[in-house]
Amino acid sequence: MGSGKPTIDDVAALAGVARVTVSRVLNGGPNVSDKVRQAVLAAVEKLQYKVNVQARSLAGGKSRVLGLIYSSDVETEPNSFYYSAIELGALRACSQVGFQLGTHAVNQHSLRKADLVMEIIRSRRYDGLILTPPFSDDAELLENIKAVRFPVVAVSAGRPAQSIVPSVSIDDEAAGYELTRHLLLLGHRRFAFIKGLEGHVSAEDRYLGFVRALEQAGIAPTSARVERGSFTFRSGIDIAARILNGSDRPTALICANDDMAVGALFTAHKMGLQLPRELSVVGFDDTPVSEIIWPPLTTIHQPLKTMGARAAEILFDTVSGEPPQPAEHGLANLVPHRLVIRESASSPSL
Amino acid sequence: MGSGKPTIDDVAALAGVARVTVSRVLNGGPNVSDKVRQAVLAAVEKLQYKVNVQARSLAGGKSRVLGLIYSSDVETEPNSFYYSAIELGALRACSQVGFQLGTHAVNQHSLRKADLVMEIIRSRRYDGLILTPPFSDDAELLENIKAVRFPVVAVSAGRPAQSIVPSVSIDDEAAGYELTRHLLLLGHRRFAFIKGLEGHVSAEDRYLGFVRALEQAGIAPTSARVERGSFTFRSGIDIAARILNGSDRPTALICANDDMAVGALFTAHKMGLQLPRELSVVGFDDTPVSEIIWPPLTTIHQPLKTMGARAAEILFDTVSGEPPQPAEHGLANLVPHRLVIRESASSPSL
DNA sequence: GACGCATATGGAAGCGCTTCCAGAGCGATC
DNA sequence: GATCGCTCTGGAAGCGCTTCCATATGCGTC
Repeated sequence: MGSGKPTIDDVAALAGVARVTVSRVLNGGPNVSDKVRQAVLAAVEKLQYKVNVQARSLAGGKSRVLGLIYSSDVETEPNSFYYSAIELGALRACSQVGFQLGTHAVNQHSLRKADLVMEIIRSRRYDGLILTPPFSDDAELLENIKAVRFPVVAVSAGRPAQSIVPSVSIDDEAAGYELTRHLLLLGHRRFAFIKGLEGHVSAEDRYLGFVRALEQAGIAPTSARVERGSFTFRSGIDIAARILNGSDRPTALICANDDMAVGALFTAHKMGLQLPRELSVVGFDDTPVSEIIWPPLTTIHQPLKTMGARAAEILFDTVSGEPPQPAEHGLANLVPHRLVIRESASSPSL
Repeated sequence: MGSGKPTIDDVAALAGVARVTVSRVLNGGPNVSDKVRQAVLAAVEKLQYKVNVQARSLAGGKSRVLGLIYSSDVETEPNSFYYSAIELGALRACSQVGFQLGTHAVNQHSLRKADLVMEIIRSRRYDGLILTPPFSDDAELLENIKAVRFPVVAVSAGRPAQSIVPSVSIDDEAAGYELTRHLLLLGHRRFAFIKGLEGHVSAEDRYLGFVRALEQAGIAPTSARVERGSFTFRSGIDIAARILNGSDRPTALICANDDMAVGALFTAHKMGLQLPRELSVVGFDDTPVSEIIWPPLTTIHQPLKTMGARAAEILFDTVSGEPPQPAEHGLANLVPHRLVIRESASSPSL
């Protein structure tokens, strides 16, 4: 001692207590008299002591690190805001309680993607894992994780996944319904819908809400042109071109996420359409681009940061041995979404 | 053994060698016969053994974790792509060599921001730190870090910072020159320039390049309207409004980053200007928005991912005790930038 | 006054790995 | 054939912490 970083023993010596006692104070353990606690704290302060996290991890059997799994895909990278926001939220929650966050990009097209995730779990680096789409919708993977009793929470998972592991999401069906309703009230009758990649159940739920709104308004859902994109800006451009060049052009176009909506806007601009008079376009997510674009995008705001934070918090509880969520029910944490009305949707020109 | 995760001792036992030998094989140590190496590897494979990283960290005195410091500022958050890209690059480099990456958002307006960074260093959680602007330009902080001999690399640091610690950046002055040159060749003569926040030296260098190009073309730099923004979309909107509403409107507007350029585009749209005929706007960074926006933005591409990866690699070398960069000189790693010509800049209407 | 039962403190044993140092084997050198 | 120096291998110590268990003290109960 003396030289190098101070250790717990230095603190114990200075405070005149045993090492265990220092440990107890540091970890908020019970049965420590106030006098001793003060002495220890004073010693910690004086020595500028910092626990050695690796030693703590080794001894305690917990790493105090959470992992975030997201899909790495060159294609979707512009879409990265979606993941960044979740990450930022989780990161903040983590640093508040002294946890770290490790992020892992996993290629979703890899045949071994589920194995890769299981390997991350086996590495024992993390106390818990936050899964984002499409991993959060992979029922088989989820079951595997559940089988080894590893703490996990699925973000934006669809209904089926929600019944397997704890999750945090918005009510995508309701959001899709509200968005469509808004368009309906604006006077639209001819719709087109660009879905996202298959397997993203929550995005699919948005379509379900769309269908419900249409039916309720007495419009046959089959009258709407429905295509499937890949969540990317480019796919939005291409599909919008197909849709808008066709006969009987719709007056309103709903996209399963903002990036595709922005792509659609791009195509519309290229075609020289007057926006939003000749075409209303709406998106989903409320990523930063939506208010930057011209015209600013009407969309559904998803509180991604909050969702990331909630996910981390659920994990903290699980890790520290809290009673697992009140069974079946509390398993799915719903956070509120919000319809954000901007200028990309208006009444159709008659 | 038997139950629980296999440890290095289990592997040693199965391979019929000592624990040290296994350690040597795992870490690529010297002096291991081929026969023994094979036996160990086979045992590792059979047992599905994974090293326990916390034990390794504790014993080895190295955490094998790199830290990335970025500025958290509610204002600049839409700008987060800039940081995300650097992070992604660093992350990939890290996972290739079995390192982890921890990210830390530090409020740049906090009075204790330098202290906060020093505290992160003292936590001993990281083997090295990657600093992004504006931290990478904080000479005092850099000197402090250098004084405790902690491995660090500054990303996008300005000239002064580059002489203190290893850094990776593009040649911002040259980039600013090229961009201006492009506009000049297009026929522009009346310019405006929106700078970024003070203290971001590299962004300031872009302006210096602009001045040099103007002088070379025989145009007085003082003839250009110069304002200072804060890198945000909103500041781009506001400042562009001031500039474009003034008399003697410029035909070309150069912005120190893409977000402000996009803001300027937004204002121009609002004013009903024909783009790019009536106004050319160029940005800097080539973030994803620049190709999404209408009209697509002419800008300077910064290889952010590469820069993040390079930064991590420099740290790997430093951490594993490689000879520190060949003195003064190699300290600054320059990576190539690229002028990306899209449609937001054209010849001015005469 | 002996007993029980909380509350407070400490001793010792490890967590799973790496590093330091010692030793064994063996061909080359004089 | 003794000495050197090389390559390969292992024993032991210990990184800095937490956990388990034992012990000491105080106080109410019969």
